[in-house]
Amino acid sequence: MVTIKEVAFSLGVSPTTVSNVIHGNTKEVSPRTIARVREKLDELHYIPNMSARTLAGNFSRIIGLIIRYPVMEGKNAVQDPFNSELIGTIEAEIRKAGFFLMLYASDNAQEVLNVAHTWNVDGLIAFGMGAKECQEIKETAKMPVVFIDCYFLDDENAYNNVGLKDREYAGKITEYLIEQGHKRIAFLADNRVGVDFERWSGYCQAMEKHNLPAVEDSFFMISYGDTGIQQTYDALYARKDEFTALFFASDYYACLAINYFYDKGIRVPDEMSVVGFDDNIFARNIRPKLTTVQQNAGEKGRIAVESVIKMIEKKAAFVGNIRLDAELVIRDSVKNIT
Amino acid sequence: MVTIKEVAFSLGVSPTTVSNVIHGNTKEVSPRTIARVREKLDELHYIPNMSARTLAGNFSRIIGLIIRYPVMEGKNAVQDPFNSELIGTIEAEIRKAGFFLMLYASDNAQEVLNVAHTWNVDGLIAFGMGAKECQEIKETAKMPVVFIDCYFLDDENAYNNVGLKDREYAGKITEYLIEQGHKRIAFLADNRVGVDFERWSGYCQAMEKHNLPAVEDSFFMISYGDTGIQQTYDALYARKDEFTALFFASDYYACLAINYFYDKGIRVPDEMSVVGFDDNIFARNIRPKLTTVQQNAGEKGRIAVESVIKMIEKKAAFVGNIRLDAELVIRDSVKNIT
DNA sequence: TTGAAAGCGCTAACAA
DNA sequence: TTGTTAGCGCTTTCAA
Repeated sequence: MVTIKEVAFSLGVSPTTVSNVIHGNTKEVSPRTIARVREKLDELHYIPNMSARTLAGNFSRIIGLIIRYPVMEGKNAVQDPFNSELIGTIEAEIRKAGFFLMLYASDNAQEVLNVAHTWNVDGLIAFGMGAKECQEIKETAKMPVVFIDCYFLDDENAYNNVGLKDREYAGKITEYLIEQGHKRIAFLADNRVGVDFERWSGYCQAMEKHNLPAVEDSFFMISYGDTGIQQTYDALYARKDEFTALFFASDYYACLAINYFYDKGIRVPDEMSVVGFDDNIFARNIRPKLTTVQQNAGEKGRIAVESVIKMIEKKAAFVGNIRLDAELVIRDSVKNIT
Repeated sequence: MVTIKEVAFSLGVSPTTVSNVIHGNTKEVSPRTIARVREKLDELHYIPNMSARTLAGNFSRIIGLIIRYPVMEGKNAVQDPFNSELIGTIEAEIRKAGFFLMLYASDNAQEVLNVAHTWNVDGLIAFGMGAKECQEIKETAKMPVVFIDCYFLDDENAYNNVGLKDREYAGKITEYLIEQGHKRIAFLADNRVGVDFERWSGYCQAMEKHNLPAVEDSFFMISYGDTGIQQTYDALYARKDEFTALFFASDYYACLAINYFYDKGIRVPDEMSVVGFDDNIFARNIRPKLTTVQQNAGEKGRIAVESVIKMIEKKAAFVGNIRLDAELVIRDSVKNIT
């Protein structure tokens, strides 16, 4: 690889001059020199050495994307349709802005921070973290951090975060179900913290508002893994007569359930109404098409990237907690039973 | 961030000694010193500076994953279910092996190589590349490269590649269709090079073997984008009576087609049989479940990572062209019409 | 308008 | 067994 020194030498100028024209600090360089240097740079096919730059300049132009994901055989952090859409846009946005993406999945906040520091990462986007990890990361990271879809233990406005009005829209889709005549609605999620907790809360509020029982008993915790899911659905199936509608905290589970019922000979929405949340690629591609809350994963990614870069470039010290709006999309998986 | 020098100073030893114990070159260090250094390292929370290491040692422990993907509004390289499974396992394997992943999507071989060189990337995994780009990359990259799912212009054994016996298994699933009594089978793909060309070739060979016409006319080129797909399917629909079965070069398109036919009131498999290729997450989750060729994206990723690392660590100079076997999975999307 | 020189943190050859 | 030193490629301050 050709170095600045070599370029300088072959031109009979100093490395400083070459470095200056590379960086456009050309106020103090004669037009002629600029042209000669530029030409040589091109001719010799100069490619900067980022390690040297990082070492000297104390910035790396790397943005770390860290993903918390439970370790499961045969499953990975990228596979989930929502995650992959997010990662894809983040990659694209980072690249377009002239930064580099380092991707790291882990369930250990400390490990992630070590990676970030060892590479002198300019900024961090953190996704899927629990409240405690967020706190740890915020307190120890030596670079700007933007969280995606996180909820926090302490003051949420102390964090840079881009999320969704989960509670509000979970309430809205629940109310939609109620308007369609449903009174006995089960809620299903694979955990009870963060985003899922908010969605559950939204569901409860909507139920209570209409004097319907949002009893503990209507919460189904979906177990992990293929067999876990199966077992949960079996349990649900056994109690199917108690409900006329099911609200899944994510489309993925909603679609699996539609298939499960299909296999059992139960028709959605005729015999059971189903709604999801996210509007991922499954929701649009299943039959019946899924009624759900549409959120724009791409937009979340875009805003997150924009935010870290704003902070990296010191155009903002802090961006705060951004909660996006969503949209109810009515499709074919709910029956009006009024 | 604390440096080796600081650790050394606070202990009254030299940086060399500290560096040596960090790297386990402890043959020439007294046990007592080792212990003291280790303790201090821990106490001060020493984190190595990778830029400095890279600069001094000329290796980075970064593995670049480069993905070729056509630039489309609202679509990205990670979103595709096959890609995301692949990326997910690659990330996990790289991390487990103690390397770092830099992800870069682009449709420009030169750009990708610049990124790789600028970061002194130790090795490269390239995915979705065309034959010409592969050649360019192989010839200019200064580090080991492993391709995934590529086909080449020149001697394929000159490349490190991990792929599938596409032609063979496309032949097998075509023969399966023929055994089920199908004689008029359309083939659909979104391009006609690389993997898709091989699958088309396999289809043609199987047809010819059974004295059936594999006419040019039965090849449908699926146009890009949502409207492109729609148009192609409309064209297919107009000619639906010419065929009893459809062979899609990828599950994604097969599943979209099943839905398309569903919306048109045409039942799969009763009125039209459909098969795909890949066995991605859609194939398992659509109803009727899709008959397809199962390939293991995760395994491809694992082998690719293992291969680059083998070359990086000089345990092999070359791994060659590995073509994996696949498996026919018979599900519910084909009707026996014999 | 241009250049010399120090220093970023680390490794490795060599000396003590 | 331990330490000194040069150098990796680049940026930046300061001097010319």
